[in-house]
Amino acid sequence: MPDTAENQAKEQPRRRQARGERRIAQLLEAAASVFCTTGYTAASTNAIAREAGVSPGTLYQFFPNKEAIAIELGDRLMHQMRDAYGEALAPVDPATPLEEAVGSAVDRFIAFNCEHPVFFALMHGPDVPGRIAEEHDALHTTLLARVEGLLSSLLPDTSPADLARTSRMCLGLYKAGLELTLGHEGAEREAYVQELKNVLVRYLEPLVGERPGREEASSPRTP
Amino acid sequence: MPDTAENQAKEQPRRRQARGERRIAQLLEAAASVFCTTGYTAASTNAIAREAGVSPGTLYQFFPNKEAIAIELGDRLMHQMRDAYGEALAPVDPATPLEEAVGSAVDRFIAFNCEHPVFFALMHGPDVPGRIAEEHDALHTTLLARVEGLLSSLLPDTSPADLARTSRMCLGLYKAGLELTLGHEGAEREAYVQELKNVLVRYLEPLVGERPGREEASSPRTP
Amino acid sequence: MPDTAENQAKEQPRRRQARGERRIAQLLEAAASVFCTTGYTAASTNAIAREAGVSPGTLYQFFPNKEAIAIELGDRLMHQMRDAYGEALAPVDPATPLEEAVGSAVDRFIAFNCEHPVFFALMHGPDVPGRIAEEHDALHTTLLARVEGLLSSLLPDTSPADLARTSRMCLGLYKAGLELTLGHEGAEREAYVQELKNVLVRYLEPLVGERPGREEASSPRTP
Amino acid sequence: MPDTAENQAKEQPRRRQARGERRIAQLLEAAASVFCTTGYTAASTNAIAREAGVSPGTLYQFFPNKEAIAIELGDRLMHQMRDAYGEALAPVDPATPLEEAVGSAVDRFIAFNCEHPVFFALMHGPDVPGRIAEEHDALHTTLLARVEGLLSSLLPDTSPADLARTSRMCLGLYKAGLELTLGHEGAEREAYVQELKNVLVRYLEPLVGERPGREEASSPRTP
DNA sequence: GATGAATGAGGATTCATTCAT
DNA sequence: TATGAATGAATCCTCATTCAT
Repeated sequence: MPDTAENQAKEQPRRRQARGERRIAQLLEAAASVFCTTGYTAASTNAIAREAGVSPGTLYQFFPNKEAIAIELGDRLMHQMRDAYGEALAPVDPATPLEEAVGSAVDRFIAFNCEHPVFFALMHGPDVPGRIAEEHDALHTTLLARVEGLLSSLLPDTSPADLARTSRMCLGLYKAGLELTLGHEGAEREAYVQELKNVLVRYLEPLVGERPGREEASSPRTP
Repeated sequence: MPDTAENQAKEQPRRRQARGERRIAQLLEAAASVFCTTGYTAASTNAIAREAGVSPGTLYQFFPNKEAIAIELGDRLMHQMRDAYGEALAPVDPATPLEEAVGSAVDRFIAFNCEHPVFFALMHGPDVPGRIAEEHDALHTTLLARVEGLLSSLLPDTSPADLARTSRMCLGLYKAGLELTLGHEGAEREAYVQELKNVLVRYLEPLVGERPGREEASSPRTP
Repeated sequence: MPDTAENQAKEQPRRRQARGERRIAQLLEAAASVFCTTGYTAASTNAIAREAGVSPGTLYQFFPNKEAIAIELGDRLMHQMRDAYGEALAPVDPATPLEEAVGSAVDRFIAFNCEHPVFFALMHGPDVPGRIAEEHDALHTTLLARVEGLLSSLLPDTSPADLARTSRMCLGLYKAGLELTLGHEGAEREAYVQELKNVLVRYLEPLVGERPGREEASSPRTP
Repeated sequence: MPDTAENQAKEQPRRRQARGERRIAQLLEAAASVFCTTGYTAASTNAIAREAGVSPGTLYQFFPNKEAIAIELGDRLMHQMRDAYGEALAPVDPATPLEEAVGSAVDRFIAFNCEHPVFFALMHGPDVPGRIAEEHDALHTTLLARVEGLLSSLLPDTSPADLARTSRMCLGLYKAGLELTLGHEGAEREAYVQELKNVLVRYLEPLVGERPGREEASSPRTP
């Protein structure tokens, strides 16, 4: 059967990588753990390797440097987010009530972050706070793009400049709310989630144009 | 002559304190500069000493460690803020329109941060993001108390728990807006300031109880 | 059929050797390239393997260590030199005019080095400069032997000790001139070649005994 | 007495440096030793610190990196050379017989190198052999300038380009001879020194124009 | 007080080499 | 054979902190 041969031929190059892939997963897991406990800046590659149970050299066989680990981790998290939560932060039917759209997005986003606390650690990134380095921060860029996509479906009449600004603002609010949420547990955590929703809904409400069944949003905003 | 002795005894420490105060101011200024450029974690005490034009040993004669520098810097900034802006974040006459109260607080807060960019660097602090270490972060605690004071004057009917939560949320929103504001310049910066005000006003509006000339805030909030 | 068995037995190793030879050539070529760019000490076996397009493990299947690569490379270069330039540094008819002998040897030697820049890199070798490790440096030893051979044909009356010394000296002068030559281009390079010839001829001239048809040092040279 | 006060005032800043100066000397000595045994490239800063009996951090308090150590060492050696041997490689009275000028320069140069074997190690420098990096190699540059100065006094009629080329060539020959000399001892070493002189004298002899009281190349030399 | 030398563990990263597949 | 993963000591260099002067 040619199947066998082909499979072997196909799997051969991957079998080698199988160990490698496992190691990469291991290393990323370890990195996630270390980033969470010490933060990105203070995390050391040696600590990550130790946590993964491998030698420092092994780490560098798969990642050229610390930043690359963070980037790869961010990438995987974005993909996992898409895989697991599908439409979180995805554009929605413009007719969706704002509360619903925001509530759903926040819930999914929060849920994901609770499962993957690194996400939050990574969002603060390797950069000097205050000098926002969006260019180098793929995670931030991707998130921002998603938020823009979502908002552009909700606020179709907004100018690109305003949309960009509003998106950044929403992402910032998201992060702020997330930080508070992660800092609490149980009922209090739930309460913060609700507050975050309130913040976003109330912020965006006046921006959604006149839509059928809507008569708020009467205040003309001049930024 | 007891006078001489007393005077010496009194003046010596004063002179020393005077010199010491100058040194401390020098060091804190240098620290502010270094924190701004490299961030707290990456800032090195040696760099601070160098920037201050003194030896590392001298630095440690006034501060027991790096964290103490940040703490003292934060303290002084809080005092400067009070001195310079007086009522920023101070309680207001409950009759003040919300837009005015928020607008004024935000403007002052932003202005202060633009003049003292360290403030922002310190707010991110030495701590692991995500694990909010409020106890160790005097700056955060103080700010929070101020915000609570301000909000309690605006929302007199709110329960302490809700007040605390809302305050934290507002402070978080503040920080998020500040980060965006500092990240832009000119007209765009102004636009972000306005957005931040919008966010806060719209968030708080429904929370201010029925006040003369106000009939929003009818939605009963149950967090 | 014994034929088959024998053929297999014979051909297998041949095929393997053939493949092996190709690999070795590949690796040596890569090593030459890396040695030239980074020097021997700084060259890494991993870099050589990468340059050769093979894995590090493969490299170590053919060479026990880094030094062995350099040695083999040196050997091959010596053979190539012999193959390509035949009589460069080979003994000559004692009646050959000194200028001719030296000029020819230098020209060939320089030409070879320009075509094979590794040669020069290898001549500096893995050893600490100043502590000449002739034993370990096959290249040096071989070159020296050749030079001695050439000189012994030119200076037949010289004692072995003097011959050895003069040979080493000539080889040293060769290397020094080569370094300068390789460090320049075009007309300047040519000028250095001429200078090197001058140096050697003038150095050796008084050593060649009175020979028929020679009335030495009469030719005025203008470098 | 103001003397005392002044002296104190003057010595105070130096007293601090006294330890430092001692350390620097210690470190340079250690570096010299390590460079000699392992060569510049293979020498490690940790090894130098260990040899000096201090911690790696101490080394970096005085030198920013390995290259700086080599540079400072080279500088000091040049100065020591000038101090100790005064006119070695210094311009001479044009009437000086060539043999004398060259002989003296070589003798002093060799003597200095025997006392300071690092000198030789440094002359090979941090660079890839074959790509002569004269710019970064202060030692080489300085030496070259000296040789040019000496030669310009001996060959006053030579064009600058020729002078530069001849100087480089002489320096190269020097180095080559030095390597051989250092590689031998006793009588053999002396023999190499003589050979080096022969090389240089014979190379330069035809270049010195007709000078009063000279009927060149008539002296039979026996190496 | 002030200085600057001293520390030494720890940072990221590399590399010759070995080993399992 | 060939691969690429694995190693771990070694590389240069930094830093918070202490100590002798």
